[in-house]
Amino acid sequence: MGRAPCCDKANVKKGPWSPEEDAKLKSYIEKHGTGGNWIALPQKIGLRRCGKSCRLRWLNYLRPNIRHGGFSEEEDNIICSLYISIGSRWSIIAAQLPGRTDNDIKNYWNTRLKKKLLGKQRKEQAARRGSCQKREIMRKGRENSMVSDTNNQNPYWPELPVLPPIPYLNEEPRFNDHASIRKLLIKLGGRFSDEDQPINKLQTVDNPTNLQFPIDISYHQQRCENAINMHSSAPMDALNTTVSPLPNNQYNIDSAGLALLPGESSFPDELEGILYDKTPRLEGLEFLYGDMVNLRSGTSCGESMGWGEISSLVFPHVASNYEYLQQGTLQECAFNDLRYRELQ
DNA sequence: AAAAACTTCAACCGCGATGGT
DNA sequence: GACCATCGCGGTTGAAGTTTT
Repeated sequence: MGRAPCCDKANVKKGPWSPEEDAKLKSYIEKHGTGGNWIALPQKIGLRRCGKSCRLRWLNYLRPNIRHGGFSEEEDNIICSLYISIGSRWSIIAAQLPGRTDNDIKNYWNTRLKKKLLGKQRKEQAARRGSCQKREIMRKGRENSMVSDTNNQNPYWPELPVLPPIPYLNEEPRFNDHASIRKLLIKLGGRFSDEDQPINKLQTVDNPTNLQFPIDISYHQQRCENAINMHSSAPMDALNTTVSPLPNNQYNIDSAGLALLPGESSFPDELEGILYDKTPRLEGLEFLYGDMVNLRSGTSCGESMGWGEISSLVFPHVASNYEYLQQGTLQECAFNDLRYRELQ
């Protein structure tokens, strides 16, 4: 048996909103507020709409100070940096961009930002191919002129190590490939403006909140590391071993004082497979996991990077601006802190 | 000029979380 | 603790608009 519908589907109008409906909804909410009950609201106004639809319409279009389109380079950078660290949690990302809605950002990401990034990726690939071809020509030239001395490497054109092929590189770019996007984003250090200027601090007329970005995640890093260090019987080093030292191959809720859920991720499966290796995560600190993969997953040193390395790569210009993180996430952190103290 | 292909984005859907009883 | 109603979120859809062939 399925879930009960939130409204009478047969008596509810769907599709685009008319100006009259907009006006009704807007004037009512401006006068009376939502009344804390979206489901009952359309009946009060006399709208043949689902409450959820009213809520969406208000939040995304009718409420004051909403901006549509015209995303700035700074906003692009913020979206990308946050996507790196927290994935597709659009509501949190939207909370960092005054006047933007999660739906708008989601659409913008899916339709433009991804393509913009992949356009850049294509450029880089082309450049790389170009330089490889150049190197190959030089190498052949050297071989012809240096046949007698095979051990003597040309100091000016050292042989580069052969890197394992990245699957998607040899194919037509896959525009829905979250993993490749994320890799590219990380490589770009969380910014991808055409000018490639480093972003230290965003202070614009249009940005009254004086956003600093990228966000400082060192605080969360320390918190998380402390939590694991202090509560787990396994030392940090052990967490980096290939075979998990933890019972049942999971972190234990009670031992860590942190709620841990196996197999969950804010990233899609394909991405999760790469980043998380299907290992559990700390609930409430999910935003760390994109970059904390190696803190706990068993990867070889060749594959893994420490927190500092990753955070410095992704967030090269750390700004202390913890308060801009979503309130809910902070509350979760605070709650976890509290639980930890209680357990001591 | 017309059809096909592609892009955009508003709106919908279903699920998990939350709060009240 | 179970149940129910509602909220809020992220993924998806499809109509409308735009570009390409």
